Amino acid sequence: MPELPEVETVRMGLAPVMEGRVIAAAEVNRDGLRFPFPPRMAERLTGARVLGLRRRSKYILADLSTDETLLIHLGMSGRMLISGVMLGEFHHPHPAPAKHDHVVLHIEGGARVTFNDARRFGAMDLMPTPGAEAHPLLAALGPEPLGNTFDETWLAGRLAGRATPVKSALLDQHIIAGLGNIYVCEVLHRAAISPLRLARDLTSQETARLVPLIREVLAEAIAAGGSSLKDYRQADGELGYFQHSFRVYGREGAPCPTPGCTGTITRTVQSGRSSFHCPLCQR
DNA sequence: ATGGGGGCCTGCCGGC
DNA sequence: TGCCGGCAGGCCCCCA
Repeated sequence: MPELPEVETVRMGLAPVMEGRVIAAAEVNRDGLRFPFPPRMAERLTGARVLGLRRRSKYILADLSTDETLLIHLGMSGRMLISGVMLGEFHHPHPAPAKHDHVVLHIEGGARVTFNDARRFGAMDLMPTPGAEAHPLLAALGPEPLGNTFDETWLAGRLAGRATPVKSALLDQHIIAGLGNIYVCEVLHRAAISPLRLARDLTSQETARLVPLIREVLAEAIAAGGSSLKDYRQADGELGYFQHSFRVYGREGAPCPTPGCTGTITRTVQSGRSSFHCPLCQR
C-alpha cells in the first residue's frame, strides 16, 4: 500500500486521534519487525504526549513530549487501524485482536491505534527529537518531491551519467524520496518516457517535464486519499486503502489511456519488479 | 562508486 | 477441494 501519498493519508488520518493526546499504554506484541524495536519501547511510549505527526518520505514521525520521536514505517503491508472513536457519523468499536497486530497504542480518552503488518517489512524506532533527521534511515534520503529543494537542476544532476534505467533511478530514495513502483510507472506514462530508457540518456526537456508531473501525480493521489478519508467510508477504520485510478499500473493488456494513442499497456520486469508502460507513446 | 540481484515475510489468487 | 507457483505498493545488503 504505502508510497508517499498513502503514508501522507495515514498521517492525516492519525493526526486528529493522536495529536495533543497522551499514549496511556502501549502494547508491544513482538520483538521487532524488519529490525528489533528499540529497548523498552512500551515504557518509553507510555505516558508520552504526541506533540505532532510529521512525514518524511514514506516515514511517519511522531514527536513526543519526552523529547523522543517515534519513527513508523509501514513497509509493504503495514496498516494503521483506528478504533474507539467517532469516524464520520459512526462510532468504531474496538475490534477483536487480530493476527499481526504487532503494536497497539491506547490513547487517553479511549481511542486505539493498531499497527498491523502481515509481512513484517515495516519498522518502528525511537530517537531523540533533536537531530531526528540524522537517523540512519532518514539521513541519506533525497529531497521531498513536493518540497522546494526538489527541482529540475537537482534531478538532472542526479540522473546525469547514471547507466541505470530511469525507472530504477526514480525508485532510488537517494535521488527522490517517496516514490514507489506504482507512482513511478504513472509518472513515466504521463511524461511519455519509457521506463526502459537509461537515466543518463534523458534530454533536459524530458527531465524538465518529469518534475511537475511527479508533483502532479502525488498531489492528485493525496487529494484522492484525503477525500475518501473525509467521510471514512472504510467500515473498519482502516486508513490508506482507497481506489486510485491508475492509468498504467496493473493494467497489462488494456488500451493506452493517452488520447489518440492506439497502444496497449505491457508489463515488463525490471530489477525483479513489474513495470507497466505503453510502448507506443512512451519513448 | 555503481548497478543488479537476493532476501526478508505472509497472504492471496489463479491454474491444475 | 487442495496444492503450487507466482505475485505483491519496500528496503537493505552483498557482490561483481
